Amino acid sequence: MYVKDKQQENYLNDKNLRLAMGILSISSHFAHLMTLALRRFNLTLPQFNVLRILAHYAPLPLPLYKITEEMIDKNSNTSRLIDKLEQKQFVIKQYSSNDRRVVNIYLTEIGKAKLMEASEHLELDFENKLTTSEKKETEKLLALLKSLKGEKE
Amino acid sequence: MYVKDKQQENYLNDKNLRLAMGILSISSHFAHLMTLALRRFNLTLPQFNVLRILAHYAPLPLPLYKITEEMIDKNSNTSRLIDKLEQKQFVIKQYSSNDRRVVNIYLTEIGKAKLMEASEHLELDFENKLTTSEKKETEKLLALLKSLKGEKE
DNA sequence: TGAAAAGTGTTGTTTAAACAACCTTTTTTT
DNA sequence: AAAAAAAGGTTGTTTAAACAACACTTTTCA
Repeated sequence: MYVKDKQQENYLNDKNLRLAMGILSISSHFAHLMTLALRRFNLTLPQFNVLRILAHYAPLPLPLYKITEEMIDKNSNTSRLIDKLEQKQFVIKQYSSNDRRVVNIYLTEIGKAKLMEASEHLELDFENKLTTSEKKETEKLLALLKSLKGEKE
Repeated sequence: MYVKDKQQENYLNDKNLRLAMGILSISSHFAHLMTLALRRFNLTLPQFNVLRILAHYAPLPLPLYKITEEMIDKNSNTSRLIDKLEQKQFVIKQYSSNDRRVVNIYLTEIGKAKLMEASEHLELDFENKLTTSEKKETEKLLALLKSLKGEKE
């Protein structure tokens, strides 16, 4: 009975929950900073994410479903997001002839230039906004994140 | 010139950017897990977050603007979110007589019960889905997150 | 081979996030 | 004390996220 009461009192002190909420909180903080910084480049955060993914494989294209797999938010609608990027001439859609279900997405030179421009600006932004000690923690944190997600590399 | 080229090649290897994207990625992962788990309790993640905030001060109420300050996503519309919670009878709105601009939000017993129920379920969920080694990293990660955000406590 | 299953994208719809504009009340300033 | 500024909430609007349903293509397998 005493134990039960203790559990009830502890429902707010749960370590895992606090971890999750803490991650969500700092993530929201970063996302907001980045969203503001990307605005001047006419890019949203998911769009920036997709350009990074494409640049990682360029000059090879990437089928749309592969982009979805690598995206931060897998539930968002990749089709419409890609259409937006195509309107801005940052990518080109090309339907595959081998497998007619597949659409290959190419990063254009315009898109690559925009990505580089935005990346450099974001880098400077982080340099200015993160303290030295915070930057020291960066590497450790990134390793932790990967182990948490069970990623390879 | 060589240096310049090197910088250009490195725009994808930026440590800070990779950190930020990594945080965003795992955060999205957690948010998705939590959203699914909370669904059976008829709660969204922001709503759950608000109930936690209120519980932290209960039985005292919290003015709406204080809730906004503590919320993960400060840009979301706290008014409408609170209205949803009131519809579900998880909170009560009471306009202050001291300062007639202020609305005080009380957590109801129903709301507290729902929060405890959901919290316990989420805790079990994390216990099941996180490996032992992942849980070990939990504490370190949370400490890092706090230092990154410059939080006290 | 032909039916069923799985893979890949697109489209439609509902809901909420993001942002701005606004209203009311309180505080500050002069 | 009146005007201006700030604080606190609400409401409106645009956009995107979330989810489901669908259409088409390829693969599987009986």
